[in-house]
Amino acid sequence: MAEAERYYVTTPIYYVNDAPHIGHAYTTLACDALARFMRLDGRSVHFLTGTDEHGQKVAKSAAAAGMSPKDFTDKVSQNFRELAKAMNFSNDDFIRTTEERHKKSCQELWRRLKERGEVYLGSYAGWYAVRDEAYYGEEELTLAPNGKRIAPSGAEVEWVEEPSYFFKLSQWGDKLLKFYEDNPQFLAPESRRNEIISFVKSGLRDLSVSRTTFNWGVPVPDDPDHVMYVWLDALTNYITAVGFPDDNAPSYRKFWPADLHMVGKDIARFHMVYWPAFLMAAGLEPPRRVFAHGWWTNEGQKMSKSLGNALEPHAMVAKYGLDQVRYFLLREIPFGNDGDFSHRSMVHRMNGDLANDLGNLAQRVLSMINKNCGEQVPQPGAFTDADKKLLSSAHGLLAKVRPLMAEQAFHRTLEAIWQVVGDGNRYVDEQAPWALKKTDPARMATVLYVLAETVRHVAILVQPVMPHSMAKMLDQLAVPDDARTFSALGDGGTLKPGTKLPKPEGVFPRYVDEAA
RNA sequence: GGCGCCGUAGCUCAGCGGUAGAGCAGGGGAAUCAUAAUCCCUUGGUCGGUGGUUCAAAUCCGCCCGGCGCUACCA
Repeated sequence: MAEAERYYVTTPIYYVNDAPHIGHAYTTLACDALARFMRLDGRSVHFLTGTDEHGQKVAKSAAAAGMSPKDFTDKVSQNFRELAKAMNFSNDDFIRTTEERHKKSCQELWRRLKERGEVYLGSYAGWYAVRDEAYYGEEELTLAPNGKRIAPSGAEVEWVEEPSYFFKLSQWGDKLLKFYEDNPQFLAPESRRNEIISFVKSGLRDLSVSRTTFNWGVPVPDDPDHVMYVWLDALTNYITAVGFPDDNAPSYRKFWPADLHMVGKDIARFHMVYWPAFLMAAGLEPPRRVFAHGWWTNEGQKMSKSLGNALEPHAMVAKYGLDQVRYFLLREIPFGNDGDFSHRSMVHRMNGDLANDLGNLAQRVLSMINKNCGEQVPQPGAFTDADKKLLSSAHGLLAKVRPLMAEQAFHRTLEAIWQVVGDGNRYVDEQAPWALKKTDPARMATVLYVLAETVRHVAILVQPVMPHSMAKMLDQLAVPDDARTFSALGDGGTLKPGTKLPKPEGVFPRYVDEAA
């Protein structure tokens, strides 16, 4: 009781070589909304993001730029910090795999695996594409006219044979299946479940976890010819960030196992199969849940380098507004599914849900208060059944939304809140405070008070998704900074009649397309 | 090929044994506090096809058609 319940949520670490696009922003946004929600709900939160900076491709890009890998990654990892800033992400830490703390952590994890006999030295042979940094199976290759073998990606491959350490993944199939069975919440969303389970059931092969063909990575302890291969290195960041290898560190004891690893569906397997296997093999606890979300398309088209149609977060924010973009991404599609971004649907959401429904509700209420109640919170009289009904729907929101957020159902959370926004608009029309103004000013004051309370609830609950806009809305209700958490919901922080209110200003402008 | 998912109103989806729902879009009306925003009413579907189980099927089973995902060491 004494200590707040903790919540540890992570994004994947992003590959520094990539230019940040909407996919990165989307993953981190989902985590940000969760982190903010949990903080407002009184939990002690650790929200981690960062960059993955090792690997052959990075070394090559650095060389091409005439820089050392270290200088190069210092520079490009900045892109992701800037993205976080531009999107108003509230991460508590930003980890880089080139940091000393991470090297120590990886090496200790390695030692534990080695000690337990989970890692052994063998050799790896196969068709390797340098450009892709990947091995391909014989059957995937095609023969080019010049006799070279070509990977599906179009990259040239060569036969490579190298010594490599292997992780005994083959021993972990049954234990993973049992783990999935005992922890049904671990694999999410449901649609990924079958895929992962059938993958594991089909039989696991040992996993090559070291490389000797390049050296830009974490050196394998006691065998400096090897560096650890991508996934072992990358995944370990999640424990590094909370203090591993010091398992007794207060932060480690507090935050591990993580409550949630948020990932894109392309890297589901690494997080849902390899990572829990690595951890269990090292005698550590697996995370509690991994959620693999879907991808966005742009106006119905898959985003690709060749089409040059990647959605660029900075440009979207500049065009539509930050909170509008945040809202759209979390409201438009059932979280977990793929979704399509289009100008049309974006404008539809920002004008319909934000400007017309919520923005206008706040504006009509605040402006009536401003004009008719002496620019201060009105003094309510006794509540009627209609008043109580609206208030109770606002008061009941948190209980409704908590379980939805616990399963990352952002769209349903917002839908539930907007239900109350709709109730509010209906109530205004039914009560017609503009008519009461002449016939029963005291009743008008009560109606406007009930509405202001409703707006207060909505604004507090929407903060995780649209922090700036809701701060503005709460400012206009003169809600003190210390009364904006979920503990102020219900009767915990009711508006005080007589409180001076500032002049209202629209929070969500309508988007109007320029006439052609 | 194997395993799995999906196909419900124009669009996005919910319903998953008791003879169809929501939001948006479309049509009509009311109101005028408000960012010409809001509110009410309303058109619209033989629930992909087909055979079966059942007193009763979008809802369970078989087959067919259509779409999609996974099938390992690229993030």
